[in-house]
Amino acid sequence: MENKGKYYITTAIAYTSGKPHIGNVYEIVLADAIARYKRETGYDVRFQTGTDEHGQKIEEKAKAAGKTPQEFVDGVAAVIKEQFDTMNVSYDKFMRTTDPYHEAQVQKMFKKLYEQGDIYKSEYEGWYCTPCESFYTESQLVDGKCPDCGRDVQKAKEEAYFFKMSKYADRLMKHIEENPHFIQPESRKNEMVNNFIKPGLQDLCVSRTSFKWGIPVDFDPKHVVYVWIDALTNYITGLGFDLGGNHDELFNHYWPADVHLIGKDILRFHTIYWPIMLMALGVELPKQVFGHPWLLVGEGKMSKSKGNVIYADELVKYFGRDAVRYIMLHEMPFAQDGTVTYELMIERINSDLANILGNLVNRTISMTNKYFGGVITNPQVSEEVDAELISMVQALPARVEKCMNDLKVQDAIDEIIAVLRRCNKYIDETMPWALAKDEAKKDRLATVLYNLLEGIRIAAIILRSYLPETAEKILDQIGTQQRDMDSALTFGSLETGTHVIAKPEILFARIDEKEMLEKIEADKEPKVVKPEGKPEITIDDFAKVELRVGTVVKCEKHPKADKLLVSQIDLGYETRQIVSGIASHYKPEEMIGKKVVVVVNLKPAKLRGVESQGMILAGDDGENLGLLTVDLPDGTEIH
RNA sequence: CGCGGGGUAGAGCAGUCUGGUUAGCUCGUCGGGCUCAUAACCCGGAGGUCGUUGGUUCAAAUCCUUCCCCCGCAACCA
Repeated sequence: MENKGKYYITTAIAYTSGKPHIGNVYEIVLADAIARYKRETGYDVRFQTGTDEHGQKIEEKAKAAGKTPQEFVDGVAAVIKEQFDTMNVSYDKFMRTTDPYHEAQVQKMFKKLYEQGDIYKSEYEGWYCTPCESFYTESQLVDGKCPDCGRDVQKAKEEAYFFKMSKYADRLMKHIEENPHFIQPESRKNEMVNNFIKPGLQDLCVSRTSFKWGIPVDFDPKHVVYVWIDALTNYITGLGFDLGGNHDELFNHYWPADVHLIGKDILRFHTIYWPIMLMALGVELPKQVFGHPWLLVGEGKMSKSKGNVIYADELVKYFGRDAVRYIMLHEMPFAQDGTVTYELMIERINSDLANILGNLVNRTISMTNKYFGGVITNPQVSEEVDAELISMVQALPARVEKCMNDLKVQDAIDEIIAVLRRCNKYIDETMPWALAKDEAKKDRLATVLYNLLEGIRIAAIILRSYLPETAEKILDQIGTQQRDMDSALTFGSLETGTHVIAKPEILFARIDEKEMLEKIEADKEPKVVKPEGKPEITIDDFAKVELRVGTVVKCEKHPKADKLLVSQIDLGYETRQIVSGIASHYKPEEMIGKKVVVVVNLKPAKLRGVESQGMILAGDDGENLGLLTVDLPDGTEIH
């Protein structure tokens, strides 16, 4: 393949708070398919992924785990990398934000932005609620009072650094208008422009003093750099960007990025904050930001509490690596979330991979063995029916190219499958088994098989970007050395005189849906997810909580919130009004008469304007919710 | 009137921006064919008031409008 120039693709960096689920890994596999395809078609590709390792949440999690933050992120980063490797992801660089070079550059960038006036020190001006120890903006206040507890708030200030976003808004808007493909898909672009840029950009808070686990602001060590400048810059520091201008070769060669592949949820940071940062630093902007949709499993979003989290390595165990890649790459619509279920996965694997692809390879090779002792020949006895097959195979590379240029990976794969279907149809049209019965048609039979093998060879080469292992297996089974993309452009490149494999290996075995679902279900049973846990407390801590039995005597919907119920609870010695977020699970009339457990000495608070004098205990896993009820007289204390 | 996405055959989707031949595709289903192959493959059929109302037009799934429903986000989850 001719050299088409460089191609730099990145994914978002994964947050090192825990093991990434299949939705997180999807992005990396998608990027991998694109990266592989670009390499195959002659680009000099650089593919970077990695981890985002700072922040308050990690500081807290490390503490809870009894580790230093660095130990903690080292562990999680390894787990993340393992997930990516399990999916056969061909990244060139795994970038970590705790990398010393990155940290040093971030400090320099922060300083430069400060010195040139784009970052200024100010106060996080807001309203402070002393009992809650929290800051609120004007708009967060409820009736001018603390939205948490309803008390008066004082105007207060917390020191922080801010980035002047508004200064660059016009330039950004111009860039977006002049580069219609900068934000993809289109629908997201409108969202960004209408929701954030047009109403006016607010200055961005870029430092924190409330936690320590981050890159220190070197000229003001009380502060650490908050996520934006730290995380986003990985795309350039990973290439050896140097603020002093002494860049690594990599940066000079590969920047600007051809595409940042990210989840739709962080599009705002990549299409507004990141370009503005680059403008301020005088660095060229990336060519495109693509916000991909989410991969969902069953109903709703994946979450640990719902117990519907699926991990890539588990799926690979059940279905095999390439089958899982296939699902990820093929079941996702371009601009809409894709929903995946086990049933759907099994259906796809059976239909596309086992029946159409695997069986085609198997039957073709079997016939070559059966009729010609495995030797590929082509006496070129063509008939009219061949033309359609051949032209379709010949058109495949260009059709796939078109899809891939738009990052429509699913459509690209569909093109390949369509060719494989056509091959199956060709077998029916030509009926090789009938030809085999007539010695005079032996040469015709050989040409038929040649056309089939050639169609399979070309399809396999193109398939290699998506299913690398399977593609190689197919080419091995055919016994061809003609494996590069160039050879896929010419129908007839398959060598004659060579042997196909004597006994074709099954590429994808059909899956018995019932059996597999039972197996998955059985594996689930013993797996009770260990809760993350909270720090140890003493008996004295626990004794501070006063729990008592009470009866719900009255209950109605909160007038201003659809998830809240307002209950009157009789504790025997007094009646309390309590607001609870249980409206989606209990109707007001169901509540009446229930004997519940109440936290009596909880500080009263206002919820959407209604006073709540305590809390009703309930179990909640994010999906199911159940009240704790107990059959004891009202007012009984619980220990 | 918080922001946004969606409602097209039993299921999952494409088509909508740039109105125009019998509204496509995959799975499932029913019938047929074939036996090289992994009970696979190939052909055919059934199944749709394109959420609802009104409008623009020679022509609307597609453009404008009314209303309904679903899903994210935001707010509220003592």
